[in-house]
Amino acid sequence: MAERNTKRVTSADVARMAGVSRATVSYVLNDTPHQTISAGTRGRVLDAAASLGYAPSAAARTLRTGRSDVVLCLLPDWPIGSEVGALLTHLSGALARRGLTLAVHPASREDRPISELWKVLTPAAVLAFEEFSFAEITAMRAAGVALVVALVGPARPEPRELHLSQRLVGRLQAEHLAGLGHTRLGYAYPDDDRLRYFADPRLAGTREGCVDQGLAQPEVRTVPLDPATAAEAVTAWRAAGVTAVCAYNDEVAMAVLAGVRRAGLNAPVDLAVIGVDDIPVARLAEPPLTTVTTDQAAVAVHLAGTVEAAIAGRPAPAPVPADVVRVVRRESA
Amino acid sequence: MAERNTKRVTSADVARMAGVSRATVSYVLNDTPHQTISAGTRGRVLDAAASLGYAPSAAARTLRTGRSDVVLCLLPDWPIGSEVGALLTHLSGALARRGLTLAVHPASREDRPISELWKVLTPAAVLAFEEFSFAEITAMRAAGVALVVALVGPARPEPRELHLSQRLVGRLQAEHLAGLGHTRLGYAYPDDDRLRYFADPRLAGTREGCVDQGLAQPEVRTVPLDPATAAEAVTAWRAAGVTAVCAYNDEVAMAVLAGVRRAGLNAPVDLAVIGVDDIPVARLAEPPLTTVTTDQAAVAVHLAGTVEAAIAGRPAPAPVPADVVRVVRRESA
DNA sequence: AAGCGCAACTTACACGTTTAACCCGTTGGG
DNA sequence: CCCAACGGGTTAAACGTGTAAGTTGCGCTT
Repeated sequence: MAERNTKRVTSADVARMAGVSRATVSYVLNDTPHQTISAGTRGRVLDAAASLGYAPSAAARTLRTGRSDVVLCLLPDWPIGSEVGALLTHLSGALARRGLTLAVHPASREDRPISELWKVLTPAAVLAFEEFSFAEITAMRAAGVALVVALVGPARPEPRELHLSQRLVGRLQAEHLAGLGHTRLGYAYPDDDRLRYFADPRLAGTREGCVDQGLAQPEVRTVPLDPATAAEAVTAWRAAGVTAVCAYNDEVAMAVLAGVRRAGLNAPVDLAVIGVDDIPVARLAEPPLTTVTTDQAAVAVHLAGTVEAAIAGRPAPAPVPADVVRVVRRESA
Repeated sequence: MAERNTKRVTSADVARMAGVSRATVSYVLNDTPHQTISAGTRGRVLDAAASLGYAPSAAARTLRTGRSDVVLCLLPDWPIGSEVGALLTHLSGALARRGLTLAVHPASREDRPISELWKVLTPAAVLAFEEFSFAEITAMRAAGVALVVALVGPARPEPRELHLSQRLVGRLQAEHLAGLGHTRLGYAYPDDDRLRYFADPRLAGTREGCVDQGLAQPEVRTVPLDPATAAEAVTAWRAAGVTAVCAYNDEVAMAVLAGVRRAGLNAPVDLAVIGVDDIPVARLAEPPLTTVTTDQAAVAVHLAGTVEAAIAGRPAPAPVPADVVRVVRRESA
């Protein structure tokens, strides 16, 4: 099945065809600075490369330069939804415009430790969501990986773009509900422990928002994606005088809405609900879900800029603007 | 910021420390067949490697062997949801158990053509959803890529695992509705052209199911994710005598449910609905959504086996069993 | 007219592996 | 007693690229 007879076409083939040395081919194709090549030679090399369908071997190039143009993104094993998908798609495009290639690796429990992975790819940078151990970080540094970033997680001196926007999200939820006149808020926390890294900064943002608006701290309840259990939470909230809840994301928000219906009540009159993400089905909820959406394209562009700067050894660009998050107002709040 | 002074530790360092040659190190670490190494030497090499934290350079290995252990998965630019996410996570694990590494690349329009990408990674195999051009396939073959598979797309002689399961999905929807006594079915087709590659096989499966059950062909309507437009579709279906619809996926199904409510009707009494995917919010729908779910873990394992076989030059394993898909019965049908 | 600088190349080495080919005891069989 | 076989290694040649360090020939200055 797999034809193994055909040999790879190398820069030596191109050189032979163009009647020049291999070095010249390399200089032309990479247009190396401070190297002068006559127009005629350059043309012949380009033509030869094109007609042979020459593709430089990344392995050889990486071996030689010690650095590849691959940016490795390590995904944790929690469920990845359409927002992460959109972020990755935009990130891929933004990196591509900078000459970098995104490779995503979805981790899983049966996987080898990630240490195995960056060894294999020799990436220029590694993006992760969870924190690395100190040993891993030094090992990567030693192997020549330029940048190692954990995007969310416990607060640290370094600017963490996604972490920042998570706080903004939570804060915006609180502000929106306060603006509608609600004074006693609830917070619907996800049932999945693996989501803690995302959920905690969002909750922290909501708490900040409450303080700013002069409201009491939110009543936090864990809400699984199950109508019956959600109904219990709804009843408890109402007993505590809560009139509106911020949900961790749209899925949890829809669980709360299902709980409201199950309890024989109506949103938003009995309980207002606001989610996060604006997933496609948010507008199809009963009632249509008010939510906070993030401009993933903008975040991706900024992230790509940060990565590029780090690789080039330049300082990080200005922090991501606050207007990447905004409220999509529908009927649930 | 990035420390560049530390040199990478190579197999020569390990050899020096263990007092053997580089070749011996290689033989020990790969435990090459037909090479006999004494227990003492092996131990010393292993110890040295561990204490130095030796990590073989993938670039050098790939360059030498001409083949890497990376399996590249090219994602199209349509929205990737949690099902694709789950499939990739499982696939990553299944490949890891076979010593292969999954790298996912989310494509985007501003991206370089994919041809640029496999050059960069020198993967052992390439998985894609959409079809490749003939030129691209031959180019990859020439560069030493073992396997090139398009997972869905127009029917072809070769077995396409995902394609197959998409047909099964559509068929199962029709069978379930027929089993409930419905005789006139509708099909809710997605509004996004990019989903055609998935939607067409599903619809084909539903058509087959209708034939098998002795029903008329389904009434196909495109349903965007918008309650008002969905309500029009619902009205039209009812006028045509349709009592149940198969939806392309759970999102479209929830649009239909929203349309039913918007039209002042009730599911499932006025119109039964069945979706595909069992996304997390399916059980939170009003009413909770009956849907067809796929055992992504099983599909992933089978896919990994196919890839492994192709790389080793062995024939593909037995086709994926039919029980990877099953109906999750809730209240909407 | 000698020398200098520069455009336009070429030569040659290094990157870190894998692996075929070779080498040197020791041992067992005929 | 000699040769083959084998265990336990070593040597050296690739793999395809980037790039520092030459090497020409030619036009210009002084």
